[in-house]
Amino acid sequence: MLVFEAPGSTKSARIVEVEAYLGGRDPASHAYRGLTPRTAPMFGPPGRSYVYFVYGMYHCLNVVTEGDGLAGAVLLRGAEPLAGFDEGEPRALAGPGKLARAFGLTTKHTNLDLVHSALSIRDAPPIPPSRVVRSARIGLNEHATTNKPWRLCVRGSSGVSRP
DNA sequence: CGAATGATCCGA
DNA sequence: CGGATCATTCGA
Repeated sequence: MLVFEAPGSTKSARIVEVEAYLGGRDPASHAYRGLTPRTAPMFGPPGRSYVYFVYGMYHCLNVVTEGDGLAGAVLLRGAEPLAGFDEGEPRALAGPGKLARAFGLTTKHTNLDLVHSALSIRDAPPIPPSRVVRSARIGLNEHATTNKPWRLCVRGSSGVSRP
């Protein structure tokens, strides 16, 4: 589960949809064209955040995975609120932009240690493999992009952006 | 479908 | 510098 501790409140949500991106061999990855100031966290140690700004209005949160000179990250695309959300807020965080918005994440939250920071990822009760669906990744440029079935989501969850 | 909306990156 | 691009979302 994803946890964000802010002064006065702690929000948590169950992660139900993710996509994997690898640098180097994955043309869809931001790291594909090498290290830049924006993508630097993807080349850093694993267990940190990589938050980027897209389409002039949305932020997306990734978990850096590879480390040791390799670039890789997992995009968090959907979650179900667990605690800390009040009634005015959406009951499902279906889509990476919505998820980041719900937690108030901006590029200031990039490159944070997701084990020790206010923004953290913690264990949650396991999801039975029979409920995990694997598919192609969403929203990638159709042309020249080798899309891999690296999207995982929980079947039937309200936090999934697209069935 | 297409607009909104701005950071980022590449090529010149 | 200019402009193409973009791991999105919402509304017609």
